[in-house]
Amino acid sequence: MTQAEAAVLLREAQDRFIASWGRMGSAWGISRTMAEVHALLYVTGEPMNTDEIMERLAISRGNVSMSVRALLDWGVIQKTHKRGDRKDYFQAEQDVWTMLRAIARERIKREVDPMLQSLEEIRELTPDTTKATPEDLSALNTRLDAVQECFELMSVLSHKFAGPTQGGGAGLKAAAKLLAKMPTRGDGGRS
Amino acid sequence: MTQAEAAVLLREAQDRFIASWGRMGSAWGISRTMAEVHALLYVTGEPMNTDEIMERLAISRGNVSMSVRALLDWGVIQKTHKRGDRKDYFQAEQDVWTMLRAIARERIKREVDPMLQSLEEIRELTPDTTKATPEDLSALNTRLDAVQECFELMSVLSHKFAGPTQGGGAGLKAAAKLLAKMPTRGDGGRS
DNA sequence: ATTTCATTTCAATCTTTTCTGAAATCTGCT
DNA sequence: AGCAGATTTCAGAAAAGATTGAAATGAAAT
Repeated sequence: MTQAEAAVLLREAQDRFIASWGRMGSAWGISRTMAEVHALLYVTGEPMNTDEIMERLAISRGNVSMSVRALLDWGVIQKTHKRGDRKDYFQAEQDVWTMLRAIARERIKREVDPMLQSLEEIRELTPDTTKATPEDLSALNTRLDAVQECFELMSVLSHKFAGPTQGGGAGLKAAAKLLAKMPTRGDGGRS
Repeated sequence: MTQAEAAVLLREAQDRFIASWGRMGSAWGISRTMAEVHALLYVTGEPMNTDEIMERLAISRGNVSMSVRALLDWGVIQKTHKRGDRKDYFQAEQDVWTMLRAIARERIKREVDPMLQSLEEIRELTPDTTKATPEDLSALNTRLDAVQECFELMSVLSHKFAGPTQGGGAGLKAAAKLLAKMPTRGDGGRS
């Protein structure tokens, strides 16, 4: 395989990965472009500057600026610099599990926690302390409680396994592998 | 508390829950309306027909039809009937964990599995069997492998804990609770 | 077979989200 | 301070996605 052939293949493979990652991102409520920028930085592994990203993904300067800002907020890329170059360079976190932890942490913070807060506010509307609570209201509370319990569990899990501290941080991968081996009623442990 | 007061409260609490659920759904790439229909059916617990849903959420007949169809596909609501009534009625799964399992299963099937397939196709593009593989290509393969390993683990977990069979089905809640109690390096088990 | 009511489909429309590009702002250098 | 990039911002444009409503299809009753 010549150098030139390898370069074409590399580019093709990267582009496909970027496209897949972008598609997946948009299915999960992340803008396609933001996911593509992330994929590009992850898959090349190299620090890249704004102009390089613009050119490679054929998007505008403003779009790169906003996407990169969001990725920094999510904590999945870092800003770096090169000697004698005034441009900012961006580099993706290279460990997949660290990356997933960051994503899980952010999503819980932005979506589960606000939902929990709403649930609490709703519960305040419909006190079940009074014995006289009508049937429908208490049935509502039962359902709300079930949802709340479940979301609280998620929030606890995310803090435990995806917390920003290095302490329990490594746990996500370990926990996943543990679960994969955990016996279930269905297969009697033969997985 | 009078009947009338209770009815107002009930309605208010339901509306708030519906709004929250809708907001959360749209953050996760599900249409807001579809999530609201689901929330309505869950929170009331009652089977409802198309006209009732239309009226309560102030949406069109066509929209209800499409949302309900999607929810049936996801497996989070069921179609039922009432004697002497030609209309279809819809009822939400009432167990939160069963509901979550259905959602997890569907999302893995629709988003993780296709990603895995893409990854395999990309790997076929860039064989690393030849010793002569240039540096960049083998670095790419290392990254692709890491992502693939991670997504495969997710897929396995989803089949194990969210599978459609009743066998291991109950496992999701149990697994989550187990994890919540699992000691981590961070807290030495004091959670 | 026909009528009646219910459901589905889909082109047109409306809404929301995303993207662009140029002006404004910032940053480090001389 | 003044200059030369580099970055951010944001109003308007474009694209994507959701919704409607009415016609087509389906399904039970007569």
